[in-house]
This record gives sequence, C-alpha cells and structure tokens, in this order.
Amino acid sequence: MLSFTEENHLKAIFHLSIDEKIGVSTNAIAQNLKTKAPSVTDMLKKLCDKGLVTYKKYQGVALTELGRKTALNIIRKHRLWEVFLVEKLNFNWSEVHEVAEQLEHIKSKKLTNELDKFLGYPTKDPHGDPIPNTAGFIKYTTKLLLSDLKIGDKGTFVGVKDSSSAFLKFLDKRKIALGSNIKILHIEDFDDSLHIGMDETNLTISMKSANNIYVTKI
Amino acid sequence: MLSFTEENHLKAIFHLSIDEKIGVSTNAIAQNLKTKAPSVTDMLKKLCDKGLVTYKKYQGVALTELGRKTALNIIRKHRLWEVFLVEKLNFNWSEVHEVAEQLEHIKSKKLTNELDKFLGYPTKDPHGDPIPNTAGFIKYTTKLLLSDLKIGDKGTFVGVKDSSSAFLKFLDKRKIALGSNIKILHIEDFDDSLHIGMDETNLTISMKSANNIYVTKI
DNA sequence: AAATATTTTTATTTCTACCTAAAAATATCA
DNA sequence: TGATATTTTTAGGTAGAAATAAAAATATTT
Repeated sequence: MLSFTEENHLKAIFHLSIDEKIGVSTNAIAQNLKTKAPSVTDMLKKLCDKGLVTYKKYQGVALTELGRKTALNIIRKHRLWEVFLVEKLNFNWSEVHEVAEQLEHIKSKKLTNELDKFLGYPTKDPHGDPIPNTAGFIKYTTKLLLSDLKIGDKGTFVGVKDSSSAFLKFLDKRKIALGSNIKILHIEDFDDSLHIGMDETNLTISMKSANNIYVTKI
Repeated sequence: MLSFTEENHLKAIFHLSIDEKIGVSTNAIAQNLKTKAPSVTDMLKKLCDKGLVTYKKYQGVALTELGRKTALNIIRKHRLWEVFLVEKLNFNWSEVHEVAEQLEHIKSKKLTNELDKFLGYPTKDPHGDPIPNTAGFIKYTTKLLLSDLKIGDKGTFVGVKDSSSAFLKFLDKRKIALGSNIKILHIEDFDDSLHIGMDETNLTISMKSANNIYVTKI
C-alpha cells in the first residue's frame, strides 16, 4: 500500500518523463511537488527499493513498468474524478484539479471501475487529456500547439498544456472551450500575437497563450 | 486543517458520546480506532489545544460545540458518499463503509454540497442512519429495537445498530432490507429466538440479531 | 479502609515526511 | 583544462502519529 507522498512522486516522475528522454532530475521533481531536493532523494531510494523506479545516484530516475502502471492508475483516477466533478457536480474545469488531487488517492478498484462505467467510459478529461484504461493503456492523439499553425490554417481546440486555474479562466472569459474551431487570421510581426477567428467572434491572443493551446488541424 | 487521524478521533468521540452521558474514556476511543491508549491521550491533548474537545486528565473527553460540528460534517460526508456508492455505483450496503471511510476526509465544501444536491438531498444513508445537514443538524427518528417488540407487534425495518459487513450480508441472505415489514409471531422460551413474519416468508432469527435491528412500530 | 485491579498517563522509541547545512559529484564556461 | 557554478547527496534534526513499558491515578473488591 503506497502513501499519498509515494503516489505523488510517481505521478510527478511520470509527468516529467514525457519530454525528458533521459532520467528525471531530483530538482525537477522537488519543484513539481513543491518540496526540496533532499526529500526527493530519500523518496527515490524508497521507491527504488519497492521496485517502482530505477534510480542511480546522480543519474536521475525513470519509472519501472510497475511504477508506470501505478502512476497511470493514479492519473486514471484523477481524470475520471475530474469528469465526474464537471459533468455531474457542476464544477468548472478550472476548479476540479485541487479536489481531484485528493480523490485520486482513494483506494478501491471497484470504485474506480464503477465510476468509469457510471460516466459512460469517457476517454478525455475536462481539459482534453486522455484517460488511461484499467490496464494502464493511454491513447494519445496527435495534436499540435496553436502556435504551430500558419496563417489561414484552421484547428479544433482539443486541450491545454498549462491547465492552471488562471489560464482556464482566461479561456472561459474569451469563450474558448474544448471543441471550439479556430482559424488563424493574422500573426502580428511586432509581438507574435495571433488574430484568430472563432465560430462567432474574432479576437487577439498572445503567443504565450497560443503556446498553451492544443489543436488538431482541420 | 485537520489530519485524517484528528478527524477520526472526533468521529469516534461523537459516536461514543451517544450512549455515555459522562466523558468518553480513552480506552473506548482506542478500541474504536484500533489504536492504543497512549496514542489517544496524545491526541486528546492536541484536540483540546485546538478547542475541539474538553479534556481533563483521567476524566474522559467530550466534544465542544466546534468539535461536534466538525464531527457531524465528517459524518455527513461519510453518509452522503455511502448513498452515492449504493445508488449510483452499484455498491452493496455491506461494501460501502470502507470506501466511505476514505472519502469522508476529502476537503471541499462545494463537493459535499453538490454531491448532496446531485443525490436529491437524501435524509438517510443505506443503513438507515440520518444524514446531518450543512449546519450540522441531525434529525433523529424515534426507533426501537426489534427485540423490544412483543408478540403480535408489527414494525418496519428502518436501520441497523451494528452495520458490520457480516451482519449486513446476513440480512441480505434472509432478504431483510430497509423498509421490510416484520411481525413478531412467536418468541422461543428456550433461547429467546424470534419467529417473525415478513411480506412473503416466515423465518427465525436470534435475539442477538434482533438486538441489532431498528424498527418503527406500525 | 486497605489491597488489588484497572485505567490512564508519562517516558521513551520508531517510522515517515519533511527540513537546513555541508559535502560530494557533475556540469559549465572562460 | 582548470576554475567556477550547479545539482545532488549525505548528515543531522524536527514534527506528527503511532507503539511499548513503566509510573501514576482511579476503581473495585474483600
């Protein structure tokens, strides 16, 4: 039985492994979990002993197959709960994270699987992130950043990279929601800001924002 | 922000105060929480410092008004989750307790209140126990034990005293469910066992079982 | 009421999850 | 490459939640 802290470390390592091809660094984990490097080192030794990560001093960590499965199960729970909160309990997508961080640690296979069934086996969470299945299989869809599109391109908004509450509220205010169709009308030379056309209105967003928006080309 | 352990102690003290008119004993709490007396003593000091209980060495504890409100909020969450598990996720009433013990510690007012709304503001949990409202008000209904009925009396099964999984499964096997109407047909002199009539069938149950079944007289 | 039994508390220890400060290893750069 | 900077680890310490063993207080019994 893993502690909350152990589970959180596995999750952090999983998320940080996405980009990094090499081992995940101690500092990166510490930053992610808002803790300090020595605490992480201690935990890595423990997780290594438990066979959840491969860890060698000064070389960073990687998840073992078991560790990966475990991390994916936590992420599965997190995302299913997010769907529940938004679809059944009237939560906004910007408020679900904090509560899901607690709910993801509830231990009951039956709970998770029945919740999945109750929600109709959703494949995406409210931020567009894929929900792993029971076996820990995760179906990634190819998506690109809005900032990768050229003038004239059209895309459908399918997810966010940074799902901070502030950014999600920013999108709400501009009525940019999952499924919105976006066309690149113009890119400002001066500051790279994007003029985009949406179903009803046109608006301007910064390059920084465009870098946090995932789209699929249409 | 209270820890799980602190919350569990408050809950234990609440439950143990129901019968006991005097302060709740350290040993009773230890037994209830499957921990040891010295651990409880430590916790009582802490809870006293936080203004949640009144505690004097060797005199037992009682909840303060704040402690009572806090305990009732945890119980409210526990029972709402039990309803959710049974009504939405196909759990049997004998399997909900363990999971609800985890879910009751999730901290989010919005979650609790939205769950309450989602469930249609239930007033009873799957075992017939009343669900406190947001203000910590709990509506007790007068009920008596099946063992208090006399021959010829009729009652409706409205709750269990001992809600252990084993006892609940025992009731399932005999098709005794909340709402069942029971008539006392005969009481055996020899061992006090009860012959009871239910909607369809007649059966015999022990006095010990009858002592765990709450009914309202009809 | 004294002797005995029980309960509760104190003292001390363990384990987990953190921390700071210092040492060791690795990385960077001029 | 050597000096410097950064990262990571070790060492040692704090705080919370538990435990055991022993002491102190309360209850019970004869």
